[in-house]
Amino acid sequence: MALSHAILVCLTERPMSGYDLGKFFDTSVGFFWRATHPQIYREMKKLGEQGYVTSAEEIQSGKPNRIVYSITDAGRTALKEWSREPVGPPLIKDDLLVRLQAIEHIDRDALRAQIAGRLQVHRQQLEQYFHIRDVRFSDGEPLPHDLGKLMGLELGIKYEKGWIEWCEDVLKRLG
Amino acid sequence: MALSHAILVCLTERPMSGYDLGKFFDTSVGFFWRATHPQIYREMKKLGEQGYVTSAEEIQSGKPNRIVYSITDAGRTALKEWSREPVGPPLIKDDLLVRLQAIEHIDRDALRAQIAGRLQVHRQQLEQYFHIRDVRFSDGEPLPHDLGKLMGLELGIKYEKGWIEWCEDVLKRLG
DNA sequence: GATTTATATGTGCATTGACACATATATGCA
DNA sequence: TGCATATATGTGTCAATGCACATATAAATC
Repeated sequence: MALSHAILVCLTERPMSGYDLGKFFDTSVGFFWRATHPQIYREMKKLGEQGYVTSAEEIQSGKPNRIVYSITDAGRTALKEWSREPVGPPLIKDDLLVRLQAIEHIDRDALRAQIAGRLQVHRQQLEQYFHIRDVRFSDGEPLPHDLGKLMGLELGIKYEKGWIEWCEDVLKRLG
Repeated sequence: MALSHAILVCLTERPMSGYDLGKFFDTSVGFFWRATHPQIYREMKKLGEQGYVTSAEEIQSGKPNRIVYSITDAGRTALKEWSREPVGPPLIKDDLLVRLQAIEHIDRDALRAQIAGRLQVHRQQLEQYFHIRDVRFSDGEPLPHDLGKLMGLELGIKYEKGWIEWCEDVLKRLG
């Protein structure tokens, strides 16, 4: 029941089609909740049936018509109710750290390469966060409705920096 | 296909029953890969069928018999092969950060309470990491087969510290 | 004496998620 | 000319996951 809420969260920003949402996810809530496009389309259909979103078809020529979804008052109410429910601990799944636990039984060269790859991923992610911060939050105090996004961004930056430090350190130690 | 590997990783440490594994998970790979006990029992059965583990029943009186699983050579080979496959990016799922993106549409008091709760969780987790570090790695250089565990632990400590700082800062800003 | 916690293994079912496949067209690139 | 990429929405299917339930007993706590 949490993907539906992540979608509602996105729709508080502006009305979006499934395609829009798929891309929007990758630059916002997607950092904290992943979803593939079939999942998104199916979920939006359900949200429509529940009355949490309304849909409007935009006629296009050539391309398939866009179906643009907007959050309803019922959707906003559902969001607020959800926000009062207790949150779970953050769920992490990471192959690399699992492999590290059996370091004597795995391929050492492959591990080094994987950590180096991961280092790149985190550097790129940090770049992206910096970019978002510069475009959206460079001018003084953030607007109230952007405060949460800024705080999430700050956590993301902290997280990526931690990873980068760790990868660099570990690569040195693995020789 | 990754839970099976996480289990094999645990079994490189020592032979374990499903029950043991469930608890062992909570203090090792479980930080990076969660599993419930029905999941573990089912997966171990599969691993047995694939020949990656062997099982031996320990007769007990009163309690149900323990079925202790040991990794086989085929299992160790499978682990090594898996370790050469590319790793995915770490997968994170976190309600709290999703909610934060729609800060103007959620219950502010509930959010504060949730962040305060999260702060406690991370403080406890950090305590637990410190405890493990003290018991397992206090005496000088770690053994080669423990190096990976130590490095994982260091990342965990960095991660928890980051969260704690962030929660404290955010709570101040939310008033 | 009653309840909770720990030990120990599972089944059954519903939800979630991942991935391949399916369709249709415009644009840019080699 | 052909191929990849972007736009745009879906279906079909299987694997993974989570949660409730089921069983059985001993030890510790109230």
